[in-house]
Amino acid sequence: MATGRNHRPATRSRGIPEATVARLPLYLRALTALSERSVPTVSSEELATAAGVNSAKLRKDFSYLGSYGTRGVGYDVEYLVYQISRELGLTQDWPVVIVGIGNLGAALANYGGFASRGFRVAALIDADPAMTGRQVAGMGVSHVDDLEQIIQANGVSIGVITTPGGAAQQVCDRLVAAGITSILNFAPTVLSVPEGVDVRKVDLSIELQILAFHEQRKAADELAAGRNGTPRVPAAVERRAGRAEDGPEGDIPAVMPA
Amino acid sequence: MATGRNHRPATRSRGIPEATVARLPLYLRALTALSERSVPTVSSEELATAAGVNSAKLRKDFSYLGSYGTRGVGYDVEYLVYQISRELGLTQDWPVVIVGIGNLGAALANYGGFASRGFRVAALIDADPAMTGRQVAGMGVSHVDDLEQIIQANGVSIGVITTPGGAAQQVCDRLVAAGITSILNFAPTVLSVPEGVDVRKVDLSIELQILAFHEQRKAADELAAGRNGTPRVPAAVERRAGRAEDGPEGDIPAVMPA
DNA sequence: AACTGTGAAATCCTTCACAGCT
DNA sequence: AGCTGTGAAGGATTTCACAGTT
Repeated sequence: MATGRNHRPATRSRGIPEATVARLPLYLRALTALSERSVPTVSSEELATAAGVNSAKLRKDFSYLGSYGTRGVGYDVEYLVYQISRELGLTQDWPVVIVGIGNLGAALANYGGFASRGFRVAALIDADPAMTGRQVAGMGVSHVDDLEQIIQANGVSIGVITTPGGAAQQVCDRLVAAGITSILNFAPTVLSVPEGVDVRKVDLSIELQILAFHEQRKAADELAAGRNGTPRVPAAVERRAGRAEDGPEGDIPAVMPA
Repeated sequence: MATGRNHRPATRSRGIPEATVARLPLYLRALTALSERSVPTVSSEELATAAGVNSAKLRKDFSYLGSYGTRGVGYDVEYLVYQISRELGLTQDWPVVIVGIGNLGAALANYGGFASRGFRVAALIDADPAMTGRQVAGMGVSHVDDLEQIIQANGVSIGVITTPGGAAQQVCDRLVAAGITSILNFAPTVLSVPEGVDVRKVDLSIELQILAFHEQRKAADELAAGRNGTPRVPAAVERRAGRAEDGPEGDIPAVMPA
């Protein structure tokens, strides 16, 4: 898939690494904050700190976009805001639909930062007739029967799925059939989509489980270290350590699904 | 950092790769579904499909946990559920607090999948006195003044921040001072925390921006390909292509370093 | 003097492909 | 015969460190 070899010096190289793309929004946010404070230029070091990364990484990232900095000086804030916005496709507006107007769907509909960057909620869609027509975030909820028509009429290419897990694949299939090519999935389901459709997944429960893993490891390390190391670990670990033990190995448990 | 060389067959190697940890919850979810259907064993191929990864990756991931499969047969579903649960620390229960009971905080509080896997909402906390005492998801909202006391009393070590961006760092500092060592941050803010505290970030706006990047690239590729390629790209790209143009190269945009 | 842009090295992650067990 | 477990190869990402520019 990589474009063989890129002769052109920079300025328009195809194929920005995915890891870099995922950080561009962070840089953009930090830059926007600087812009609002009318800061004219910023060094890679300062910007990196604001974005929560290290400066070598930031410079490498920017090098994929082109040479937008000035040696000895830094980056022009407004200019960079524009370049990154353009690279991310935020100079155009992106209508999105939210399917599944439960607690989460409604919360997202109300979420302000949504509209801020070129994203516009074109419609809220739900399968429940009792929901249809109700006002959420100042907007009428449409019935899922009209899904295809809404997408076509508004030229929507991004869909957000906030249905229960059981409905997600079905909704996904309809979205894709209707022309959607990017999906943000909040349902706890692995969606299968045809080639050419992007799916990103946001899953609260997965994030918590990852945190739990590290949390547990901290407690275990603390125990193993015989509590004689640096006393930098906060109180919770200490309190928790007792419960963390579970029989380190051995007997097969009474595992319970439900 | 790698433990030199691991003699022990497996069973307890330190240092599971982060990428693997991030996938364990996916495997666990797929396994739980199999378990509910009383499927006794599963091959790496089947499980990988259900989890949305490829089988080599899955086998490699499991190899970090130990040798839990049977050659020629596959994995015992119940046994694997237990092993992964244990590895993730889900055999104990994790009280969490949610700070910031706006739309999103309330939605999370109501979210069912929360409680399912050992996570228990110990308290909902908000700074707004008007919110205090109100019932959300069958639970009283506490005032942020009591944050420290609540955390100590319940042995909470995981905090979820759903405040507006402006309040997030402040809340984070208090959580950390009170003993929290893992934070799930929904606020659009880069949190700074002392060493030993884990932060994971969930950001709707960032996810959408990443999708927009790819969406834009699809449209651009479509144009560049002179629309003679395979006609597999859905209608939205076509519709969108006109707007996606922005001056492909060449002229420097209106926005310029002052 | 300050700071960017980038090859090269180091590290991390994925995929291949097959030996080894059941 | 079927499937796991894993070295080794291949990619991708991060970090280093410094040449080059203002």
